[in-house]
Amino acid sequence: MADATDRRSASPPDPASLPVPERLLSAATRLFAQHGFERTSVQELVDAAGVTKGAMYHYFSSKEDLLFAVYQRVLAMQTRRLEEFAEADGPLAERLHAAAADVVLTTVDNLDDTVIFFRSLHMLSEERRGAVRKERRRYHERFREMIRTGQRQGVFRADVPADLVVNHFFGSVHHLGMWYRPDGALSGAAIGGYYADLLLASLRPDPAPTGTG
Amino acid sequence: MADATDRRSASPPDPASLPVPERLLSAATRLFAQHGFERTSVQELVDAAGVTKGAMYHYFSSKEDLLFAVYQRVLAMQTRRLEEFAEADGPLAERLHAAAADVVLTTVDNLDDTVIFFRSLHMLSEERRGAVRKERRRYHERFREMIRTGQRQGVFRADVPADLVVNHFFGSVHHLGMWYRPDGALSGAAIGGYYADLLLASLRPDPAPTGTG
DNA sequence: CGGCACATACCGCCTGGTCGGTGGGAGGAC
DNA sequence: GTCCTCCCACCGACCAGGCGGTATGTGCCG
Repeated sequence: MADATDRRSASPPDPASLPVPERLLSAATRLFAQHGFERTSVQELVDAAGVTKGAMYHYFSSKEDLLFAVYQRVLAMQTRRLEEFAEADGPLAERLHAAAADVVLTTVDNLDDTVIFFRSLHMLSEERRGAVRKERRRYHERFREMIRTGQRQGVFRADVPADLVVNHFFGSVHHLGMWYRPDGALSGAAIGGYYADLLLASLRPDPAPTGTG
Repeated sequence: MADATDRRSASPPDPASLPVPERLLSAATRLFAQHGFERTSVQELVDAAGVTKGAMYHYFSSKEDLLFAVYQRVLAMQTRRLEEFAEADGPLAERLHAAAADVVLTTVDNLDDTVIFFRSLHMLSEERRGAVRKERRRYHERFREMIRTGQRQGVFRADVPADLVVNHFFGSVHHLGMWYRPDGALSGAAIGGYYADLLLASLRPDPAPTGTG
């Protein structure tokens, strides 16, 4: 379950051995995250991937199509990861903790993807944006169900909407792209641990409600 | 302190009574948030503001200059708000709670600004981006100091870095632009209350440390 | 009558996308 | 085995459009 991070050093010109679509995907991910979707010209992109425009338009119908492909890859990975944790054994609180920590870890291991995900959604067509949102929602709901279950069981406080907690948590995760640096003081795993702790702490049943209810 | 929300219905063609620079600022805020900076052409922008290109380039040196002006306005507002709360009287925990809730409220009342802030940072020149980051950091630090103080006083748990807590919190606030809708089930004030509760709950001294340390 | 606050026509550049071409490998005919 | 054929993956010069930005003109106010 910890072996999905090995495709990481394959960023530069790309070994030429990889198939063209993957090289494009990888170059696009890097450049879109670095300069933004609109600031990355198709020419730059294909140069970075070591292919030509012709090659790109052979596999992707447009620049936006390429962006969408990036989204699909991220979405697929996220979903797969969460499923694994949600369906594992053990006490709910531990599963949630593990899943939360893993989301953080996966996020910092694929920071480029995350940066693009939230920054460039509006560059997708209405239709595709809808598709992304839908998939993303399913993801949220999977997470939310874990929290709801805990609330019903009484192991989590129930005076705060599960939906809100999920949005709260993923907000902080999403924000990682704004401040996390691989060479910083905290490792991805450390941050994951803290974030999961924070989540669980904020869900601990409260003897003295401060809230607005 | 709750009266800064009145500039809200002045969005459409703009009463023509307002001075040109403000009309441009307001149109830019709306359009940049709606379609993104790159997708908004200067022509669209000036049309929406009810002025001409000539007028715009009379007050702003470039499209990016206009974006920067948007940032400056947001920054100024955020800073001013926080100062008020940080320097108020009362117990630390209460001040932090109030400040946190207010950040949320201010954010949802000015959602467009927030959306632009995090989505379009990379469209600014290196220099201006630096300026924005610097100001933003000062803002974070002001918040962090409240938490640190609480940690030293023992009213907040100290086994989690204050910096990380701040980033965690502001991440969730920033994310509001992704899901909050004015016509949704939760009001800005309600969300603010919850978020502040969540923050305080996650800072409550912990009898049984789960953490990674 | 000077100059500030705009108006408008215009420009060159750069971008995403296209389209006729091509080389080389698989495969059928003999 | 060899040749011819075909087609698929890819090439790259080219294009039209739209963009940000400019430059010159003009009316109005002090």
